[in-house]
Amino acid sequence: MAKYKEIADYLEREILDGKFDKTKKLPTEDELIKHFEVSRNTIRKAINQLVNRGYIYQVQGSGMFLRERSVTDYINLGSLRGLTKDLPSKIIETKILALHVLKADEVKAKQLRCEVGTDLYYIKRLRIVDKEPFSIEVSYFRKDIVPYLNEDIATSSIYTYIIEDLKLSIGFADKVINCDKIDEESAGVLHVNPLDPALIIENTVSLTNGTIFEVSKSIFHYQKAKILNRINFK
Amino acid sequence: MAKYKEIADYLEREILDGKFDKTKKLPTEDELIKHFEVSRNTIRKAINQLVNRGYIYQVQGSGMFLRERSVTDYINLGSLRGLTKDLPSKIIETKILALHVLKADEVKAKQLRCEVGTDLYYIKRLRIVDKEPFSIEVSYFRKDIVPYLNEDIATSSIYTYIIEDLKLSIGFADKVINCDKIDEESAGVLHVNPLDPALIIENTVSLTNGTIFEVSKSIFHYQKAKILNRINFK
DNA sequence: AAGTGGTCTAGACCACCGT
DNA sequence: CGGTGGTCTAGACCACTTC
Repeated sequence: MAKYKEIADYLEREILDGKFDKTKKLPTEDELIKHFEVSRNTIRKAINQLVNRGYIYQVQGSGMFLRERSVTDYINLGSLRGLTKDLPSKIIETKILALHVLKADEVKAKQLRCEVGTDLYYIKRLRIVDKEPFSIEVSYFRKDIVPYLNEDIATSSIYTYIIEDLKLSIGFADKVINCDKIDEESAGVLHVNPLDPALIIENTVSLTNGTIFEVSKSIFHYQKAKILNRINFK
Repeated sequence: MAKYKEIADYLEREILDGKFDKTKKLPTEDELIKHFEVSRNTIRKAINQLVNRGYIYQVQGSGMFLRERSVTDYINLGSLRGLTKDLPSKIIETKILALHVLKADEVKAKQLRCEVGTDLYYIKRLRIVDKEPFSIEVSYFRKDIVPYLNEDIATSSIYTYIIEDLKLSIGFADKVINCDKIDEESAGVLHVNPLDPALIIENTVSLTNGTIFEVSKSIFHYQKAKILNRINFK
């Protein structure tokens, strides 16, 4: 891994461990340069990661400060980490409702920018948080890119498998968020009343080379799910 | 303005004007370096802005490519641009439902990290898109930071005023998204039925020095509003 | 092998904050 | 004024894609 990423991950760990909580201030760039023995650019790239991840903000002439930590448990839009890391204080369970291979119809082919008839993994999962139904996730993966999936993988973390075992590198994603009245079937699964609200995220994920390999749709329990997005301007 | 930002804005304009639509590919770094007569780092910083704004992606060894343009009109989470720029094909109108100064109570003081009793501008606005009610926005601004506001400013763009006239620089924001059954009053204003869903964004905005100067809550028409978030991993 | 983006270094000068 | 972050340059070498 690149130096700047290692430094960023190291500092992220320290931030999460509360190392800078007393002062709410990070060491200066010069101090970090000396500590890690790298050039200023490398330190600044590492810091940039932390800024983009929403941990800190920089004030010219003054220093680098911790952003307020969000106390409640939120779904983090900008990470690949998954529910387990987003909701660390909760018990997360996953139940596979369906997992099989099917052929892309016209709609899916268009969404995935692939040919009609391409093999896709179809996966439907129920996510359970603290023993209560939390969300329903329906995903389609291109089988030519993700050649094998099973219940074990889908129960733990598909993304960990894709990144660490298949060595694929994920580049970017489009997320569309909206809300609507829930459909009857989902209402039953999530234990809400028909026509209650549902928070919906539609997700299109690409590899670094631009190939779309997954589209998914998640339906969240409207009282249990909150999404947090931390934004930087500059 | 910094060189890299000027270059980024210039290239953004070219992208939006469709200059690279045929090839879906940007010039190489070397070409940009020669064209703008700057160092490689400066070009790379400019390009990084475009990546973060969701316009392009980079492929090592290959080049820089346009991301698919989203056809439909979405609210862009990661920008300060406001509805007018997010929904360029629509007619946007704003109706001021309330605008006055009040004192921060305990709840607002805590949200804004200020003293109880601090003067705040309270603004309630109805946003109308293509002649139909779209969202209700309730905002609180710290009056010691935004000392003056009126109906004209609140009708056009508060952020343009804050940035260009007050010369304040906005640093970062926390956005919490959820959905819920709409309250009765808002249902009437947005022309939906009571207990219909509502998409809600709560927003906490800070200056570059970390001071929170605004908190707001927007309630969107559940059938009309879709939020788009473009994410990069790396 | 040539082309193109990714990482890293070393050094200079500027802009802003706080004392 | 000293400390700290922001911008910019010039150059080197690496990693991946494409042919």
